[in-house]
Amino acid sequence: MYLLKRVGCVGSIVVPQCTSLFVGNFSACHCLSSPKRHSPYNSVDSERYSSLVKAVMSSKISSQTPETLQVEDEHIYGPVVNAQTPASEPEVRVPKTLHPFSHCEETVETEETESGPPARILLNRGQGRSSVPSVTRILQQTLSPEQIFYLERWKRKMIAQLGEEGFKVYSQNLFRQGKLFHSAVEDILISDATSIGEKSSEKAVFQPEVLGYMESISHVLADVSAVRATESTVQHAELNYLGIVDCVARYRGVLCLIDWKTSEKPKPFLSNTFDNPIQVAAYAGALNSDGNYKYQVENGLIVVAYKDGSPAHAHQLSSELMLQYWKMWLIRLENFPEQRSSDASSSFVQKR
DNA sequence: GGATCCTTCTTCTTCTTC
Repeated sequence: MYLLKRVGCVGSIVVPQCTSLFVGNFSACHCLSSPKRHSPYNSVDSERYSSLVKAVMSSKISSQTPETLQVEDEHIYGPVVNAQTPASEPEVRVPKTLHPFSHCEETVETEETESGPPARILLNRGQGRSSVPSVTRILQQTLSPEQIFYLERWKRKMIAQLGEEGFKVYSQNLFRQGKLFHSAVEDILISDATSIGEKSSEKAVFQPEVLGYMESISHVLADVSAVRATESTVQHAELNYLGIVDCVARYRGVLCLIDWKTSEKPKPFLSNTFDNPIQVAAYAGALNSDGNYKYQVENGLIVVAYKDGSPAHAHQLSSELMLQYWKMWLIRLENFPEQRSSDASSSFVQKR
């Protein structure tokens, strides 16, 4: 079953190309088909699917720009060597300033910081932080046009199904479940860091709405130890942003910045988690430069929990992956509109 | 007490044939 799904994924790469060819050469395709054989396309309600055709024509075909082809070519064949025309080189998306992800010289390990209760630094907006944007805000305001398109399309579809008010209730419910889940996880993590796995199986302490989610992550919690922080504020000392990390703990012995997520749809691959890895890298980078934390965290973990109790997907982010997502975060940070006008950005977004 | 903030989620394709 799993393999079949994977084959389906491979097919998805081929199908859009076939579709675009088909759309562009409808009559030719039709003529080539056997006249005795009834084509299923004859019965297609072309008016109904006009928006789909439009979407295919506008997004799928136009996405094959020279820039994306170049990226693909570089991925397959390696970077271009001996380029003769630097003036016409396509713009490559790299951060203008490569700020370090971790500060090795400040690393202090480890026994001392692992003892004692987890840190929980509360967000205090009153102390000169009101102008500091958050990770969530920056990510939301720097979504790609494609992301905005799919999100808006999804929202339109949901409103068509549920109505404006129904959609509002549905969204509020999603947020509420996410919040309840987070606080339940936090309760376990701070109640007794030495028996997290056992605590997670004590179903009576959970609200009914989060029972499934907690069952879903029980196998992950069994591998979590040495909790150092929960729901704690981090602020980057130089890059002018802040956020609240879900958890810093050891997962299978490796110190990780952990992000707990709830999801209605299965997310078996890291690529299903959209901007979550960038969010984790952003938090880790902030923590590593934040003087309140006397250690460095270079690995990440995204745990996607399911309401029906099916096993959560735990996506580990190695330090190498974290570095890649950190670079993507730096680009998002550069593109954040408010960043340009802030004082801190003047040194950050500088020309080389 | 009210206002504001951070976070909580949401996207990525869907159907036919043997």
